[in-house]
Amino acid sequence: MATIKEVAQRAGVSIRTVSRVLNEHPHVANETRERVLRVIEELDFRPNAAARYMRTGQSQLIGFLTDEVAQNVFSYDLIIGAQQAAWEHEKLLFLLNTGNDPQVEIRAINMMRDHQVEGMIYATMYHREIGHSQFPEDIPIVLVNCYADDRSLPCIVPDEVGGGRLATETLLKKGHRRIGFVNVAAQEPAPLGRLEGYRQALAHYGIPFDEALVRYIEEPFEGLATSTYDCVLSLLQMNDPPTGIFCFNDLMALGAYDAIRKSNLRIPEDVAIVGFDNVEMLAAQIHPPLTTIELPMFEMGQLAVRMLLEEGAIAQDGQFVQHIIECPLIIRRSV
Amino acid sequence: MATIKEVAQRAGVSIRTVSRVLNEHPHVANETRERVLRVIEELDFRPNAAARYMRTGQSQLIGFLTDEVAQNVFSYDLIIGAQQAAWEHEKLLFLLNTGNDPQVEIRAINMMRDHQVEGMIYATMYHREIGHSQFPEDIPIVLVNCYADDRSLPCIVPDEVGGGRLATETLLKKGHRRIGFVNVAAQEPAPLGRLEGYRQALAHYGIPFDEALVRYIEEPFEGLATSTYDCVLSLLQMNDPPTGIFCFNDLMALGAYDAIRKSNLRIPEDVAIVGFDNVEMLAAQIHPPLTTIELPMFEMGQLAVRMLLEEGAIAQDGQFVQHIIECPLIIRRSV
DNA sequence: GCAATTTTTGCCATCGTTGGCAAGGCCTTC
DNA sequence: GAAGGCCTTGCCAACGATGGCAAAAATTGC
Repeated sequence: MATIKEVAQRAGVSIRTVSRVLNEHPHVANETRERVLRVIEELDFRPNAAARYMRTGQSQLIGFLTDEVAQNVFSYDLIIGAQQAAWEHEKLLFLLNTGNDPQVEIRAINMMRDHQVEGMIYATMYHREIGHSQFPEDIPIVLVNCYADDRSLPCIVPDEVGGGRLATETLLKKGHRRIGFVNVAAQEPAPLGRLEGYRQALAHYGIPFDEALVRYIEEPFEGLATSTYDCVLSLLQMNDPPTGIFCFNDLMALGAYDAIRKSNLRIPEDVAIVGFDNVEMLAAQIHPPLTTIELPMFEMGQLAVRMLLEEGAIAQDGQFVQHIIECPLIIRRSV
Repeated sequence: MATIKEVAQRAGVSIRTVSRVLNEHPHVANETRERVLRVIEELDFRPNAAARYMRTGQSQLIGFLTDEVAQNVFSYDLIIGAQQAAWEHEKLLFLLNTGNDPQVEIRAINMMRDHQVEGMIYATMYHREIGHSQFPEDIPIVLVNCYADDRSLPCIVPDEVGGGRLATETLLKKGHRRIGFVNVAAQEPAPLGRLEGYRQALAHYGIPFDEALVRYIEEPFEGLATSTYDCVLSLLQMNDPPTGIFCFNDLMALGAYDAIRKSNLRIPEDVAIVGFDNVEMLAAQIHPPLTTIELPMFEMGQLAVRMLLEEGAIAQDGQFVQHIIECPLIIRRSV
């Protein structure tokens, strides 16, 4: 590829002048500028980003680390959201999946440092706590879907409690008073928070919390829909069965659908269902389409990059920012 | 961050010696090497990749362009496959989604050129033909899931015909003789190829091709499952209805499931179903789990990077390589 | 017409690294 | 003890761009 030197020679000016044209400095004669621009076009010249970085110290690069792939559909939205925001800032995004291997993670972070990224985003597939010590101190970091054990890093997490509350309220507003919650058993922010939201919504409507209506699916998550199927079946066989069920996620709602159909009940006439995640491929396609709470991954990805580049990831008072993102209700036809 | 100069000063040697240690040159006294390594550790020094590129011309960077996000689950596997292969070669991957906008595409390619990528991968979400002129000639390119209109670029595409044949054979082997095919209407490699595979399999078993058993869903794909639902319902209401149905993709198989259940038939006892894509979230979770043909996106992503870096993307005889990837059968319980 | 000012341009150092070349030191070997 | 060889090390020039500074050219004011 052509270099600035070749452009200068061909245009009959000095390298410095070409540089001035490139960077839109004032004090370049119109005629000269046009000649240089013509040569740039002719040679299809593009300034070398690495060389430019050498002088300016700006790499225009951002690193995006994810912990694991899993079967996670919304993770893709997260990445694309970040990528799009990076694009808007004319930055390029490195993608690196560590597979949750600490060794890989260390090397990955080092590689990003080698390439002088201006900031890094570390995203986990599930909302969880992580160690903070693994990150270099000289590079801005934003965590997504996770938070540092000592809260020393800025982060973006979904509002699990609000989402759980919204899901439950959606059922309550439709008149349901016996509401089941099929949760997962892990002691983590998502199941814990959504349960808390479920309780808050019930309390707000003056309905006593009934242990028997809350069920926990054990990991591993293989056959998650099937486990939920069994679970919902037993829920429907209670003396006083629920008429509305809040499922921890959309995949589990799929299992609930099967159980309800098996019981010869209709959705939403006999039993209403609310899911969580808004995995379009699932929620919008099953019959009837699933009303669910959206995990706004695209927006979280966008916000992560914007925090890095615009806000500097640090709040005014020196405190690290914790963005808690609202999870909106997506109304379809299962309620 | 520390530079090689600071390391040299602190270790009391010249920069050149530190460089030799970094690059594992011979002819460095053990004692010196150890002293240098100690200082490198102390200062947490890492060589600057941009500066290194300046001398060596090796950027260790690969660009990955995708055309659109869509609701495409397997696209993620493609990206992660490429990322993993890049990692194995100690390269970093730029991810850029163009949203199928030609203007964005041009700028994206330029940005990658600016950053001196050693090669680029261009992946489309659907198997299709693309123009070749948009790509720079001085950078190796590998196409994934698409091919250049003049076949001038190396590419990796799934074996649609083989997949269609395998799907149909799977039903034939189970004794089914009336086999429906719910296809999509587009004139593109995937529907065309899979139909060809369907015909080949029937022909191989000496079964005449029956127009009436092949249906076409029109785009747009919104409510794809629902359209398929109607379509399968009409298929089952024929005088001589099919006992096995091959669906163009897993999402459509979901609609087929609903139609079959609605008709009070059982899967697979009354009607067997084969899908395509192997979207785990769907295929493994619905009831009964779906037998399907896998689109091996992860492998295709890996292969793309390997072609770029290992094979140089050009075949021995100067012809460009076209890798046609076999799509394996994933046996579950719907057949 | 000349000084003062402004515009336009070019020279050179620099960013952090690697590679060519050469020099100095030490060890063989006869 | 001298010559030749290898081991070890350092100096300097590059890579492609930008920025400071100053020189050259053009413009202005009186």
